[in-house]
Formats: sequence, structure tokens, C-alpha cells
Amino acid sequence: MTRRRRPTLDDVASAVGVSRATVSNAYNRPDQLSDRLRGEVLRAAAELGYAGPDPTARSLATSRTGAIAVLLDTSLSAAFSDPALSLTLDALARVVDPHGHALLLLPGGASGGPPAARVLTAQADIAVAYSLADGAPALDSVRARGLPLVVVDQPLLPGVARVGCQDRLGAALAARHLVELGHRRFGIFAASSRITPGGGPVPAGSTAVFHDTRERLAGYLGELEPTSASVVVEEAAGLSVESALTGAFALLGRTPRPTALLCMSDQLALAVLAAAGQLGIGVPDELSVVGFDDSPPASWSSPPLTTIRQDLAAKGRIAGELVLRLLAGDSVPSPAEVPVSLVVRGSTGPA
Amino acid sequence: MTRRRRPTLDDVASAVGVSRATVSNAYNRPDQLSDRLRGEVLRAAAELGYAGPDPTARSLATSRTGAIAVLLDTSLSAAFSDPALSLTLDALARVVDPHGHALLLLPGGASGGPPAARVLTAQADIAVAYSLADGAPALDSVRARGLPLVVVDQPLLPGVARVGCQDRLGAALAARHLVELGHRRFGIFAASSRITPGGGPVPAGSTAVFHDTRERLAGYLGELEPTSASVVVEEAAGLSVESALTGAFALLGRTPRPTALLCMSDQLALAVLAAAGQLGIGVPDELSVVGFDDSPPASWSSPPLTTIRQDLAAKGRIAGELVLRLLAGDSVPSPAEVPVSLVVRGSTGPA
DNA sequence: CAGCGTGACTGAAGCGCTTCAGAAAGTCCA
DNA sequence: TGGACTTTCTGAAGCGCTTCAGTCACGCTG
Repeated sequence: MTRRRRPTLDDVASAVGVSRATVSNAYNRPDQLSDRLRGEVLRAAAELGYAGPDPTARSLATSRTGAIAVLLDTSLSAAFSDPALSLTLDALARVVDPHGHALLLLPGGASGGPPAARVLTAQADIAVAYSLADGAPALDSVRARGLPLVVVDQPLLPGVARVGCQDRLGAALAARHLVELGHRRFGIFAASSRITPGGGPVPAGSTAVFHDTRERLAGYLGELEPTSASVVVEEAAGLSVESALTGAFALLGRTPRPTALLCMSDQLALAVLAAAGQLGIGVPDELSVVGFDDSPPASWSSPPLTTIRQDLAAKGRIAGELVLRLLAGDSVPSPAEVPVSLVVRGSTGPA
Repeated sequence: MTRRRRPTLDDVASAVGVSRATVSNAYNRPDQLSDRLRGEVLRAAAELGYAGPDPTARSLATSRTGAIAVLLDTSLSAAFSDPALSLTLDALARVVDPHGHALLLLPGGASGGPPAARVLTAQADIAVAYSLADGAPALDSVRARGLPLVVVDQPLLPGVARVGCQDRLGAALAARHLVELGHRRFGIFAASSRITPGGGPVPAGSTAVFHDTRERLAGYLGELEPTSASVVVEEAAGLSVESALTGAFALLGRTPRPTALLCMSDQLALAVLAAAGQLGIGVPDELSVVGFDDSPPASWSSPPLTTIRQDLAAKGRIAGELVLRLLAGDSVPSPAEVPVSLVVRGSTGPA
């Protein structure tokens, strides 16, 4: 099979005996030519095996690629084992899809985000960054290219559109709930939040590189500190379920054991539930656990998880709308935040 | 802020006083010019705010986009709630990433795959189809464009690279295991396998549109039929956890209740475990359950799941290698299959 | 019948880059 | 010292498409 050169617009044009522009119009502006001629063009195209304008060439001419670069902090499997990401991205995709935009995934590496070079050579009209660490090099590349940018759950940057959630408030709600239940010994469980993931106890005053971690921590502490309750902070070593479990065991092994655990995500909270189960610690009798996100698995666990609900689908949808507006040339919209609320289920009880 | 036209290669060239080709070489073939000049070029580029060759223009000139279109059967959230997909895609990404390829996600719609138009306009060098229904229109579009294609868990098509697993054998192993444990009343639990998802009992002799479902069913039945055991087949209505649960309840509500359930994925098996738990049916005492895939959650459940292991990461890696070979111009490699094996854990026992 | 609006189609100028066959200028060795 | 190489850089031809300013012919109006 000699792989003949794919036919081009010109081939179709000369086959029909019209100009190249006319064939282009047949595909892109049907109103610009008579139905008769258009039919003829399409027929000739089919005969020649011409599948429509080459996407790349079209992109060059229109300076539109139809792709949205999604900058992720981690590998794909790690990223998608987080239901919150899946939901958010799905909602985003649903918004932009009807406008012909697909998602180009740029997974992160060791540096905490996609390599700069990848971003520079990615074919995309706009970038969406999802919970990248502060100062990730990928963000500089986006800027260098002059690509519009939407950030999700990240600090607000000048000239950048942003959507997030009321992290601090949510954390405060969670903490207040536990305080009101009479708890005095607290543990806070964070995902890996330092660039070099080691995990373990987090010394007071250290600063996370992730915006949401920082904010939630501030929310928890803001509520707890006035009560003079005891607080320990533990950080998971990585993003895997295994490292979450390890961290959970460490937290439950502290003496005196906290009676209430504030987890920065449902994933972490579920790991705590699993660990507590294995250790024979009764939830909520001996231990109260609060999650964050209210992702679907939160309601399936036993006991079902008390958590902070944020509307992840709405967050994704908003991100999608920001993308569309930026792409339409609107000026950078003001940052948006989805509201949070406390959802009390079965994993919390009186101290 | 007047958004000045982005600088181009030419701008840099004339700023330095060299030809356009030299600037191009400075980026793509450093050996083609002296280090001194290259440094000068890069410096001028930085000064002008030139972030490197425009990806689209480069693609047009090289006829390489650096993107791999991933054709999915479902929405993103549905797709990524399946750990098997995440793992496979992650492994694939890791293989192709070092070669500069990113994944362009084309989620499926109602038609059971991405719309044909999306495929025709997607900027990609090659397509990877993951478990699409037979005859999905997206596949025709791929062919029409003359894009190379790698299919995963799909029937072999002429001129297409394929990787799958030993579905039929795996299913047979699972069934044999249960037969040997003395079971006589079987239930088979399939994911939604008809184009119009209704769910419910599956009449004997009906044909699934998904290759793996078909093969696994054949494997189960091939082992069970000679034993004259009773077999009922149930299909989930959709891909969500909810519909899996609904199907599980339906299956457990049959009278007489099957004592052994063969599930076509771990996800389905876990749903059965959850349903059994709620109904107070003891596993493995009153009910044996076997999954398929051996995805990570299979070993976390209680009881841990007996399942058919397939090396998902290997499958993804092989898919990635097929992609690279096709992209390198190799002729279509012969189809590959990852082996399967029975992993006996705690969810199966004597009848 | 002059004048004009309209529908249908075309010519040509890009979009920004890669690449290949040279040209120019050194370098080396006999 | 001169021919054979090398190294370094350039000119120009694409890559395949979109788009805009027209051209042309036609029918309509007053």
C-alpha cells in the first residue's frame, strides 16, 4: 500500500473546477455558495477521500486550536483517583465541549506541575491550572506564551481568572462543629503540601505551597486556637491511598489520641475511617472525623462522612465559563468562589 | 494594555540580524550554529518576549502535532471513576510523555463515543480508542482521516494496532474457581453493555456491543454451561456507582438467590459487596463474589475481593509503545494481550 | 434604460514555521 | 599554496488553510 499524500483543499478544488476558497467555504460557510455547488464539492471530496480541512492548517490560519491545556499537579492516575478533580473537570468539559474545545492533559512531574517545555509547546488556546503549587514553573510558561489562564483553587494572580471555594470558611465550619460537640483534642490531616513529600507531623508555623491547604489550615486554626484546645497537624507523604492510610495510622497513634480529626479532603477522611476500623476505634463514639469536598464517596462510607460540601460541578462549570469568556476576548472576569456548607452525617459525635 | 502582536521568528531574526532559518535552528538544532550566535538569538528572543516557535505553525511545517487523541466511551467523570482506565491511561502517558506527546481527551456522548466531527477536527497524530462500542462512528472518522489507531479492549480491526487482555480465559478461570467451590446457582453481573442503557435481566443469546463484555460472558458461560448450573445475567443500567448498586440489589433479590456472583469488573463486585452488606448477606459464607481487573480497590474492601488480575499498567504501557511504533512509521504490530490470573482473596468460599 | 443592490465565486495575501540545497568563510594537510 | 573538507549561515520553497476585498453577472426599480 503506497501511502499516497492525503488530498488537500486544492485537490478538491481542482477536481471540481472551483477555487480553493470555494471549497473552504463549502465546509466553513455554507451560506457563501449555492447548495448545488456545495453538494458537488462534498461529493468530490468524498470521492477523493478528503476528510475535511486539516485541523493544524486551519488552526494556523485562524489562530485557534480548539484545545484547552489542563495543567495538573500530578500524574494522571494520581490526579484522577481524586473524585473531586474528575467531577470538576467533567463539568468543565461539558461547558466547553459544545463550543468545540477539547482538553489537552498536561500531567505534572516531580516539579509539582507540567514541565515548562511541555507548556511552551502545547497546542492550546488557553490554560487551566488545577491546584498547582505556588510558583510552579508551568505558570511562568503560560505567562511567557501570553496564553490566557484560568486557575482553580489557586491564589489569585494578576491578569488571571480564578475560581475557588470558600476554603477558610469551610474549614472554620468544620472546626466549629467539632468544638460545639465538645472536642478538645484535635488532629488536622493534610495532603502532601510541601514540595518534597516526606509526610509526618507538621511543625507549627510552616507554610504550605498549596493555596487550599493554607487556607483550610488557617480556617481550622482560626477556630481552634481561641479555644485553647490541643491541635496536632499531620501530613500525608504522597497522594496515594497508601500514603493516606499511613498518615492516618500515624495520626491515630499519637498519644494522647485526638478525639476529633479535621481532614482536608474526603479522601483523607475515608482513609482515617479505614484506619480506625482496622484499629478497632469506634467512629463516631471514640473518634469524630470530618472531611472536605463532599465528593460522592463521602456518602457511601460507613459511617457516612460528615464533611464540608462544595459544589464541585459548579466549580467546574464556572471554570468552563471563564474559559469561554476569556476565549471570547472578554476582559479578565473577577474571581469567583463557590459556597461551602457543613453536611453532618454519621462520622461525628459528642466528645 | 494594547495587546501587541506576539513577536515571531522573523522579529527575532531581524533583531539579531540573521536569517529566519538561523533562529529556527537556535531552537531546534543547536548544533547547526555557533554557541555564541545561539546565545545572542536566545537573548534577543527573551528581550522581545518571544517564547519559542509557535506550536501550531511548527506542527504545520513538520506535520506533527505532538498530541494523541484518546477516544472515550463516556463522559470524563464516568470514565475516570473507573480506576482501570486511570491506571491504563497513566501508564500510557508515562510511555509517550518523554517523547513529547500529550493526551487530548475526547469524551464520549450519547452515541457511545466522541462525535465524528470532534474526531475530524481534533489536532492529533494518532488516536487511541479505549473500549468503544463496536461500530462507534468515531472509529470511522479516524479511518477517514487516515489517522493511525490503537485500540484497547476492542475487537481487532484491519490495519489497526490492538492491545487487550485474555478476557475469555480470565472469565473462565473465575467461573471454574466457583464451580470448584461447589456453587450451582450463578449470577453474572455486567456493566451496561447495550447502546441504550436500560439495565436489568439480560435475555439469553443477546449480544453485547462491547468486546470485553462479550468475551467475558463467553468465558463464564463456556465454563458454566457444561455443569448444568443455573445462571442468570444482570446488566447495570449505567456506569455510575448508583446504577451498579441498583443492579446488585436486583441480582441479590432474585429467587432463588444465586450463591455465586461473577462480576465483569471490580467496580461491580464492590457494589455487590456493599449491597450484600446492607442486606445482611454474609460474604463469603452465604455469597461468593468474584471481580475482574484487580484494580487497587479490590484489595481494600472487606472482605478483600477475589478477582481476575490483569496487569493494567502493562496494558497501558503496551498501548503507549504501540503508539510510538506507529508514529515512528513501523508497520502495524501484531495484536498484544496481557495475561490474566486468578487472585483468590476473601470474597469467595464453599457453596 | 441607467443605476443599483445582491448572490455567487475568486485571487492573493497571509498564518509562523521547517528544511534543504547551497554559498561563504575557514581549516587542514600535503 | 591550493584543493578538499568543515563549519556556519542563508534563500526560498513549501506546509494546508482562511479571509477579505473584489469581480462578475443578474435581476430589480423608478
